[in-house]
Amino acid sequence: MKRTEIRSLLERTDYGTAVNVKGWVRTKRSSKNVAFIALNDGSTIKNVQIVVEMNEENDKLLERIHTGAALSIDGVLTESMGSGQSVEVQSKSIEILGEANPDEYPLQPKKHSLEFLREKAHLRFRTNTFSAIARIRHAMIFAVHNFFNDRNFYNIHTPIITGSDAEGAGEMFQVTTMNLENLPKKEDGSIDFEKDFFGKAANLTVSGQLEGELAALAMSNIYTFGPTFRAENSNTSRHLAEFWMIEPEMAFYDLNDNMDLAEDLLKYVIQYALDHCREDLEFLSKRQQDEEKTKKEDERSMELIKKLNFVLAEPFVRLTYTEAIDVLMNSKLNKKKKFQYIIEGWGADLQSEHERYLVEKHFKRPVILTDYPASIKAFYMKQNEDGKTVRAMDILFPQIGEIVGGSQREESYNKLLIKIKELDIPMESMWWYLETRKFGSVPHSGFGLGFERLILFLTGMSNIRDVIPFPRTPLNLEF
RNA sequence: UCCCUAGUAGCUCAGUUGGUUAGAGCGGCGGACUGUUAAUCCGUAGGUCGUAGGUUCAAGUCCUACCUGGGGAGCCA
Repeated sequence: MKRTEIRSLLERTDYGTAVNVKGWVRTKRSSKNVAFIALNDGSTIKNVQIVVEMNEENDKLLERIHTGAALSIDGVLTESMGSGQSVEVQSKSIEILGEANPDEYPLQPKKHSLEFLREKAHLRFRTNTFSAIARIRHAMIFAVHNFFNDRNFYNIHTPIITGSDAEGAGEMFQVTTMNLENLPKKEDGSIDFEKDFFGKAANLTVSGQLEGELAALAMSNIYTFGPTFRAENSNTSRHLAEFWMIEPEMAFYDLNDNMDLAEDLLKYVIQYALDHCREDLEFLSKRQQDEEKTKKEDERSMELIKKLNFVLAEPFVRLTYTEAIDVLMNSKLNKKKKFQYIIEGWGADLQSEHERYLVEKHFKRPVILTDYPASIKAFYMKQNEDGKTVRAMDILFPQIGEIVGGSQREESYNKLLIKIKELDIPMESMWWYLETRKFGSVPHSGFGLGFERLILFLTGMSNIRDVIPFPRTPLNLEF
């Protein structure tokens, strides 16, 4: 008999039909006359209830069925007599596809801590929380591609291995085929990268932006959606060594166009989640509320779905760095020296506590900060006429902080060249980037959206290690 | 990398100012009972208290170092 996915099975009403379901046991409750098995196949957060009449044959089978076992069940679709579900399957025959020894299987039909499940990353897909996150993650990948495709953006695959070490976005992982036990050396004792696979030093990409710009300066609107690697020793709930980033790059866009696009994108994918991931979001919402029960009322998060709708309802607040400094300088927290880092004046780099104040306390909405001091931003950002700020924009979200970072790019060959020299960026790795400013240079803009940070926001999870199946962080490469 | 904090049964945790044989709930196992819903009830097994040193008559409890987790900070997405 052909297998029916639980997701579609639960929507059927053709009672009396013979069906086959396959999946993994979540719980088993047995008694003298009847046993109930909650079966899940990952197609939906809901389980299907299998009803097993007790007889000699089934008694023996049920002894071997525990949480985690894989079953194939032939049975009859039935209207449920119980109150927890409308449909169930009356079992006719059970095949045990794979047993799960209860002495060894670590997942129990109870709440496990996220920390514990992180150590069981190979099995955590089998929990409601992690399967819900995986389904939402999928939906968001799909939504991102949809959004750009609808707007005639072309998806570009930028390289994962790069010869450029000047992207400036962070420490890089080195890539080599050389024998690390016996590295080829030059006469002066330095490592001879000419003997390496590419004939030069290679790294994993920290951003596809520079290559994305090349494409945008021919194709107009492009985006990348790929893995990104940062070898920073970051130990926080918001950083990964390997993460996924969406980087659109648009010719003829100024900073305002850029902000409009970023805000549209975020609102589009949030709406998509509300439209397509309702059950998973409702589950995660309940999970979060249970988790925060012990917290004081004013420290609890806004209910998840309410929060998502709230972000959709209003335009993001847009203000310049200079205006933000004013707000912070005039804030009670700054005047009463309640910030750990007191804002002394213009030019200060904003700390997490300041960003959180702006987003969570002052404006109580997502905030887009623009026109930062040039000294605290990357070399490729367009310089303003004032000579001290650049056309940068950061989108700040509650709890998450910076979810998007972007800018209008410097299109002037001379200005860019001067900047590169100032910062001692090696010309031999930047010549191709500079040539785009030499030949048909135009105003253009782009940004990077951290995919996992987006998923954090959407799921209400608090640790980024729980929104990617196999997190890579310092000293963690088990799975 | 820095600051704070935690590590006790398979899981979640309690263990009082250092003082006899280290406890609970859940899970497992055995049984009872019931169209059950993380079922319920009764019984039962299970721990060299993260590791290594040290202080003390006596250490799960105090001290030091290390390992691992968590929270915060920096780097950023």
